[in-house]
Amino acid sequence: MEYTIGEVSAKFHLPISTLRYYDKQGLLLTLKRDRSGVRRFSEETIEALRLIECLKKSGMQIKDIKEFMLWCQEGNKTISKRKQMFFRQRSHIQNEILELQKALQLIQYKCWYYEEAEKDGNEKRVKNMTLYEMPDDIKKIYQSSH
Amino acid sequence: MEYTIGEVSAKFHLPISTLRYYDKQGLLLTLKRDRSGVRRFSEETIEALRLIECLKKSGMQIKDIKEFMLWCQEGNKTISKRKQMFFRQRSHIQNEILELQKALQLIQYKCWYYEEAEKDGNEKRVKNMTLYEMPDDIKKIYQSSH
DNA sequence: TATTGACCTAAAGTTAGGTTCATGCACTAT
DNA sequence: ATAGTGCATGAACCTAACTTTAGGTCAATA
Repeated sequence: MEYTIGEVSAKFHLPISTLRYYDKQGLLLTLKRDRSGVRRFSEETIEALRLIECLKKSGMQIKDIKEFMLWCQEGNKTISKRKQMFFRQRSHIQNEILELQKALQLIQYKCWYYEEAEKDGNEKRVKNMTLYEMPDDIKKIYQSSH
Repeated sequence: MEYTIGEVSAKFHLPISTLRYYDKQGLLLTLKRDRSGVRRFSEETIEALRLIECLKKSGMQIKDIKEFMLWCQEGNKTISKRKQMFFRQRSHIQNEILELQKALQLIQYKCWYYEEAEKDGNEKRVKNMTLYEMPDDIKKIYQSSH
């Protein structure tokens, strides 16, 4: 099964311009063209695209994804590099999730806080509380100092 | 307790230039200066900064954080807006976490895959598997089509 | 045959979120 | 007094990741 750029754009909810941009940046090394230069996306290229989406989500930059795609072409001698890359990326994403969960706690507190405030029609702020008030246990979790 | 910009920079691991940038963008509405124009960060402003960090992490843009900071100044009449904002941001961050967990599954599979490949010294790719091979159950989880 | 729609390109433009630069002021230590 | 340190400013610069623009090809349809 092969797809045109328009079909892939619809399938992945990615603008056509983005797909062309990825191609130009060297992310789609397996992408073929027909005799008149029109891009034909194979299963393999679709698969690559899925992986690209995942790596982007995990915070990887285009230039590093490109490097990985080159390694894939180079065969067995780059296996260890590729492994290391995925291990790094795993740590990275796991840490991201933890950070988001910390942020979520503060946001959840604020959701509760404003729900109360809305019920009461005002923020009855406790003495010594600041305008951007948050309780100490949340402050502790969400520390930017060290 | 009050802090200079340098102290806050150290405390939050943020460059001084970034703090000045936030101030310029109108994120630090409670920030005061001394007679010679030097910024003095109060507890309240530090608190604001913690909240800013959290909102940034949750994917909010500077201009929207600015809007929120203005609402905080405006008092009770903006409570409902602020509540809605945090509810939106909560959904957003919860969804982000889910997406990251999906990406993590693929990355974890790849970690396993390359660990095997490294042991064997090569990728013994299954028939009909592509260069960017991933098993169907992972593909299913990590769908970009709908 | 003419038009339409989907594709192509290179190059310029855009946006967010900073960072760097050149210059100057105020305080402290030598 | 002078040198150093930390602060201030506006303006220019930077980077990543796209997006837009202007112009062109090509195959199928009215």
